[in-house]
Amino acid sequence: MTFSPRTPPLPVSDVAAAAAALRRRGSRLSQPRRQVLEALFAAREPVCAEDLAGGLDGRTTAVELTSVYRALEYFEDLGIVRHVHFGHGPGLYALAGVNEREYLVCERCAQVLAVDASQLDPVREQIQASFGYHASFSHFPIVGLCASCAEQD
Amino acid sequence: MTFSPRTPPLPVSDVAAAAAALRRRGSRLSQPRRQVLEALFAAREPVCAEDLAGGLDGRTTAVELTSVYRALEYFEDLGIVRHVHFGHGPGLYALAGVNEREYLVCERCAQVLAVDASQLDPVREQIQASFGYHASFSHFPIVGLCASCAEQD
DNA sequence: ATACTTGCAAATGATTTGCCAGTGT
DNA sequence: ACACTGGCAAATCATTTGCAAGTAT
Repeated sequence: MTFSPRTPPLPVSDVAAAAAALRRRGSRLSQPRRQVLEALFAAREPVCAEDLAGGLDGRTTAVELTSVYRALEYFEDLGIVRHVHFGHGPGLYALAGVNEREYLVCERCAQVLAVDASQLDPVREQIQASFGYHASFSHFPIVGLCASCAEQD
Repeated sequence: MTFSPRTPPLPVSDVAAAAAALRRRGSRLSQPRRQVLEALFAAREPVCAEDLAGGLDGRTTAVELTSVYRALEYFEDLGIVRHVHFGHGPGLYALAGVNEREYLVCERCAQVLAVDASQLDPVREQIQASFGYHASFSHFPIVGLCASCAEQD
């Protein structure tokens, strides 16, 4: 109940590939879904549902918030989208990449460091060895103090 | 904005010690605050505000939810309480311990493994070395698959 | 006495749901 | 045509806020 059973990633390279994935499932690429996908492809970092509804670029609330949430939920089911929580506040959505990103956020300055998942493999191994857990930092980031905030302890 | 500037821990051993900490700050140990503290001392794991309002043991909604939240916020400011998020759903509160606990939760079976912070020091060192971050897993846990869930990959 | 606190109601923010009308294929 | 979707309003869940009344010290 705490987490949705995380679907294996199904990375898509563009809207067309996403459309194909939908059709394989017997779904349709509606206008709202297309706009959400386009906004996600345009985003260079995780974005919240509201921003996706706003079109990312302007005040054109092109799509109903509800539809954005429904689209995102469906995309997460498919495995083409993931969401993270950088702190309190809305969830942030991003395409599931071939090389998935994982995050470290500073609890003082809120700076976010996005790294390729592979860069955290040593950390994962350490955790695996100690606790038998296979850790992922794509839903909840690693929280702490960044180097410069730590300096000012 | 994502996090409240985390106050240094101020562990208290019992309600009396907490009361003293409050008075030092010019505050009062009111009935609601006392009940929240007692519930926290009685809890053996992090609990949500609603459970604290319910008295943990019964249906006696002894304290208003609002007051519970206000008490918790104040206690977190003092440093005698912390809260964690094990997933979606309400935040879970616990006393700040001398030996603080940090958490690993399985995204499949939702099992929570609580460990002494020191047990995660090797992991912290790894992160420190790679990214210069001083990580803490007391606000967001380490999420992943526990050993038995990982077996059934 | 006088701040500090609570209670209760209402507001907020994020997300979900119901239901009927709209639309891809 | 027909099942899959969207729009809109209302519901829900967690948490916060306003303000008048209550109470520790």
